[in-house]
Amino acid sequence: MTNQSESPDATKKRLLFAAGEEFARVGFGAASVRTIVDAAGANVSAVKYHYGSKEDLYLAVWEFAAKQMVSDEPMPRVEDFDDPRQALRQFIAWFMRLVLTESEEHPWAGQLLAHETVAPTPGAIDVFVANCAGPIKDEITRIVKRIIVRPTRGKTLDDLVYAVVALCVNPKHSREILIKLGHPPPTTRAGINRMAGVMADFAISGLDGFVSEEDN
Amino acid sequence: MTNQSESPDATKKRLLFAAGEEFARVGFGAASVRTIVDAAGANVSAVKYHYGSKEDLYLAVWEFAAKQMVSDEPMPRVEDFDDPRQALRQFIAWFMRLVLTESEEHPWAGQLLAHETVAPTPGAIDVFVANCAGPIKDEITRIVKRIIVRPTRGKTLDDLVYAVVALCVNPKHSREILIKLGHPPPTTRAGINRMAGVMADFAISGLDGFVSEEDN
DNA sequence: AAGAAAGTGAAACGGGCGTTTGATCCGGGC
DNA sequence: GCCCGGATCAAACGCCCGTTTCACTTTCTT
Repeated sequence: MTNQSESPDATKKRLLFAAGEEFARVGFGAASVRTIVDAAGANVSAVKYHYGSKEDLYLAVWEFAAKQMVSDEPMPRVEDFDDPRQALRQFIAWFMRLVLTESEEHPWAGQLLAHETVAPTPGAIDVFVANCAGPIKDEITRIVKRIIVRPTRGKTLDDLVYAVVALCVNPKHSREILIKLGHPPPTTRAGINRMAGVMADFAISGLDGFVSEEDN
Repeated sequence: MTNQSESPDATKKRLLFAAGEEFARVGFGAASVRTIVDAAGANVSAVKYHYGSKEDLYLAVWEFAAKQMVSDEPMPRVEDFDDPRQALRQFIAWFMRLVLTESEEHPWAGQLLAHETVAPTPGAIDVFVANCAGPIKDEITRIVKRIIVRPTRGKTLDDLVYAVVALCVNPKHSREILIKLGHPPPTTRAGINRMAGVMADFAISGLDGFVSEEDN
């Protein structure tokens, strides 16, 4: 099963990581199987042998990235906080670290996400929504509900939830443009936490405007 | 100059519009010249003849879209309002209409923008930043400065500006995911204006939290 | 009427793509 | 010693890509 002094499935793992890097860099459609296998030091046929096809390899990368995203650092839960505003603060910091951090632990998750958001791949978007986007949206909804207390109409509530999401993910999605505008998004943990603090202040003040008024 | 009972440059225009549709749908890299010329009822060689290359055609589409974006409806200026909060409200509504509206007037500008944001094309991003992103950022900066009055440190000010931008553009960038989550972004003028109202309330309250405190 | 110019069209170019094939290498079980 | 099966490899397959060529038609000029 093993081969020439390497651990079992070594090629398979190298393929997965090289694929993650390339898919994150240019997206599924523009990524080339040959570029990936070259980076992995493998042969083109290794993709078929270990994963079946380019698309199956992409799904494997997504599965791996999604698993890392949730296991790396647990998602803050509103139940663990006395103050829902503090919960939101912690959640935003967690979310922005998740999206922006470019570490060895999850180097491509955020960028994969950005590509999939704008140009979804039929198979992968469902995996992503079920494992990442859905749970995150649900938790933010719970937090926002506790902050604004008064029940608002469904549309407005959803708008506010997605407003919070927008604050967290846009620095990643708009990365190249922010760089061109001279304001590159942070990538270090300290920088991300600083920006997350500003976003949390902004979001908390923003939601406070909805506390005791208009159910419209 | 004209050809077989058609107005001059008819093929050139049909090419431009078909290209705009296709580039907006799948992005520059994934778009196919043959798909475009088929939709335009033209020959592959027409791209070279009228525009030079696929990339030049893309730039022509961008130039056209950018021109439409600014000429279609003038950008609200903070100088035209007594209350900077009212200026922000109008600006957000204008910006979200610009990004989200799918009309005959500017059918692809928003989607082109989304693709270029996540996966920039070397030539086009500079055109876009100079003609669209830059002016919009500058105007929002002016408005935000008037609202928060007290001078904040540069980083925080930029963060707040981009927070406002995030609220406006994220519904477009995350469109497919929002649909999967059961909250498709609005496309009609009325729906956009409603959502823009919520975002404006959120942003104004959010910025008000920065009015009389922390220059940090 | 003749010719230049503008525009169109079919076909092919070279190249990269994802995928497939069939041969080869190698460790472990009989 | 032999062979089986996991793993790897070079080579080629058919396809689509953006681009190019060149013959052709149409229109305007003189």
